[in-house]
Amino acid sequence: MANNEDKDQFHFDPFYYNNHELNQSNFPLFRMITNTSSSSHHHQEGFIDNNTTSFTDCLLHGNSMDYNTLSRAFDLSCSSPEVISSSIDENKNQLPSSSVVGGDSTTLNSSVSSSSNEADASLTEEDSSSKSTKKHEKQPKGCQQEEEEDAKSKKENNKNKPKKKEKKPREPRFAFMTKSEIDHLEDGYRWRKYGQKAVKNSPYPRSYYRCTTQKCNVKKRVERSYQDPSIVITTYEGQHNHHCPATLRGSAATVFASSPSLFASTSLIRPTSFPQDFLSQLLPTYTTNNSNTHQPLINNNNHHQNPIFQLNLGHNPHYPPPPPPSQEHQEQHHLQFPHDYGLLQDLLPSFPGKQEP
DNA sequence: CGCCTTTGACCGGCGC
DNA sequence: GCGCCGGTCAAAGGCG
Repeated sequence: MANNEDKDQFHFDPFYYNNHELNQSNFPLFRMITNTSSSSHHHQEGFIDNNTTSFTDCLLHGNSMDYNTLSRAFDLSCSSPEVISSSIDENKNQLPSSSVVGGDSTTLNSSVSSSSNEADASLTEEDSSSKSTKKHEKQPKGCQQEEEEDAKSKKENNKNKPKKKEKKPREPRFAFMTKSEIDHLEDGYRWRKYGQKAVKNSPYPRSYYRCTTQKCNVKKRVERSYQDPSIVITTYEGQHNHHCPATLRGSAATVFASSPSLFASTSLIRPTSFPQDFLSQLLPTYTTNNSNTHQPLINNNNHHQNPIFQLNLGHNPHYPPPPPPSQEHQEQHHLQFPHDYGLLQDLLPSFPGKQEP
């Protein structure tokens, strides 16, 4: 599937990256940060290229680039959905220059994460409508009136639409990798598996999950890296329009619920705190608890108190990066925590460019 | 009984 | 136009 690979390179599919570039580091601006001392890891290379002048470097090394600069660099607007929408296509072209996560290149342990911006969340309705149309075509029986009417109008809409011109929009995607023995990491939300597919060039299947909450069309895909089966790649698509369900056991969200004080520092900025807020707080827990089996995912370093960086290129200023996998099995996980790049400064006081006083 | 997973079929996009 | 592939659907079955 060389063609798809080529295509994905430009679409910046994290899966592609994971599966094919893990050890190669030939993607100039998106590199895997690996743990050279990690016992079980074969990745011995992939540190940030010091010669690379990139967003990454700015993040990692705290170069003088402020948030606005970053925003401009990615042609982002944080206020206008229209701009967001339009910026997506533009950004698509820019994608290869736009994502990296990591910390200090000299001390960071295994961590990879990526984000993929493929569509505007505002187009979600259209997306789902086309799906429902398809659904109803397939299954004419048992449909409720509402839905039928819906389907009707949507069908007509589809008829009037030029099919080829308008590509099916996709939700912003957000991917990250974790080192875990379990595929489906508990993240506080309830998911229903709706499909599983074999992945080409990989012995491991890809699972498709959908948030079970009504009207929440967030999806996620979970697959293992075939290059390193211990790595689970989770890709979130869309944005939760609801709070984390309260039925959490031993999950990060539970920790959140039980220790709201953890949020005290960061939630000042974003009252609607998302898990990455407290993840940065929780990180030490994650990393120290599994010291027997794994190296810490991310080391603290001289530059950042908490060098968890995640770029979300979804271009949705309100797009909450997915909640992190919770740690029912935390001793087995190496976490890569997602962050909206636009939220980096908000979420992480230690984020370079927003120096904590 | 409700919720979930499994799994084969189907669909659309894309490259050739 | 054809075939490949990713993504989704939905029936069937399992489980608590």
